[in-house]
Amino acid sequence: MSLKFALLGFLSTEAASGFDLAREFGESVGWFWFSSHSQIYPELRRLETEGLVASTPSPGGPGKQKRIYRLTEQGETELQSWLEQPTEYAPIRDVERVKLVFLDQAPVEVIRRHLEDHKKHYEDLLAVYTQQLRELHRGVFPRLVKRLATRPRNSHEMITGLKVLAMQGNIARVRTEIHWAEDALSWLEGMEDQT
Amino acid sequence: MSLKFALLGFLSTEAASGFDLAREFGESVGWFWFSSHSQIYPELRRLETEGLVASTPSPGGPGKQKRIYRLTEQGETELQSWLEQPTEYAPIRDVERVKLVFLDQAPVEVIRRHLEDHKKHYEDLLAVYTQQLRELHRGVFPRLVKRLATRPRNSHEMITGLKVLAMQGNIARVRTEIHWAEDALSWLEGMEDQT
DNA sequence: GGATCCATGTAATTAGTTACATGATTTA
DNA sequence: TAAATCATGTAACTAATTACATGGATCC
Repeated sequence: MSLKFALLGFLSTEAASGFDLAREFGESVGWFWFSSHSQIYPELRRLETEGLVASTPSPGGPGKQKRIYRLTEQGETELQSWLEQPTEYAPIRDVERVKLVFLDQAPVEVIRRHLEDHKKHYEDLLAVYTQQLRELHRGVFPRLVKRLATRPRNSHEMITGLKVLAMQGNIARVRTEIHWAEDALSWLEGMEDQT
Repeated sequence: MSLKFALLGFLSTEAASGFDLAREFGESVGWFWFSSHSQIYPELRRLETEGLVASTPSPGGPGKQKRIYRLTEQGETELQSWLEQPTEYAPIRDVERVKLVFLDQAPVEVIRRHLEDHKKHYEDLLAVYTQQLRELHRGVFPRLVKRLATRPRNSHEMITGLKVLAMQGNIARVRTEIHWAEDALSWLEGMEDQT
């Protein structure tokens, strides 16, 4: 259900092709919703039949069969009404935690490797998020720039502020994971010494 | 794929019925994997045909058609080999963040309500996790007690330690969310004053 | 005897993954 | 001209949700 609104949200900043969306929803680590092109293309067509988006063939001439999707007024309305509704929190499905609590019969090195992977994973994310926050503050973050360009000046501070908040939240999260993994690793060292 | 191993993991502590599992995977907030009974019952039968679990009708006599599933040796082996493999991190799908970054055209009260809901949500979780951590430390957490009872004494510290770690991690996470929401709310207050 | 909980199931649908497939355009 | 990138699609499958359905046991 949320892919729909993630797409509408993205298109509320600027029109884009399925390929653009698939790139942003797929490769880019700094984005908040992952999806693959095989899900995005059919969904866009579905949204078009619903009247929430409209598409035009790319102005690149023939040969290029690229389609550009833009939000319709109806899509804008539907997006706004979804945004206002309270969020339903996704049920917890945490593979790492499941592994951790049942790893108690495994060799200590295995546990350590898991914790080190955990730390590494979030350190990599931290680097990405930190870079993006820097770009937001400098006003060179591409999607921020585009959104500011299409919105009234008196909403610019809010637009920037919310994106900064979101990114700060991500940074706080990954820092928490890194610190936790470090604490866990030093606890584990103590466990080994006992053997 | 992970439901399979969440079930095997759970059954590695003690045999249980589909109903027990559905209760633990459904209602209980403190658990790491959510699933509904309509997914669990068929999955258990599938695992039985795979030979990873075995079931016996409950010893409650006839009338009660309750089936108790226990892990087989093959299931134990498969679980351990899964536990050792590096975790593949789930792709990010974060509805709250998607909402937040597109809420910039909505009234400030709407944004505030979202942030307050966020804070409330994680405060409720914090209460649950804190209580569970207390029970772990006191040695009265039911699933810890059961697991300790079936494992050699020299692994007791590891069993307890890992569960404590997992719970501390959850607590750290929710605290991060609460602090973030508080910071966001006070930033938002400043925004309102400007109007 | 009615409500609540225990206990297990199926059917229909939506969401998401993985793999296969095709062809145009750009770059080296 | 070969490789990489742009661009869009389908098919098969697995995972998860939602709703419907049934009946026994226990409690009041």
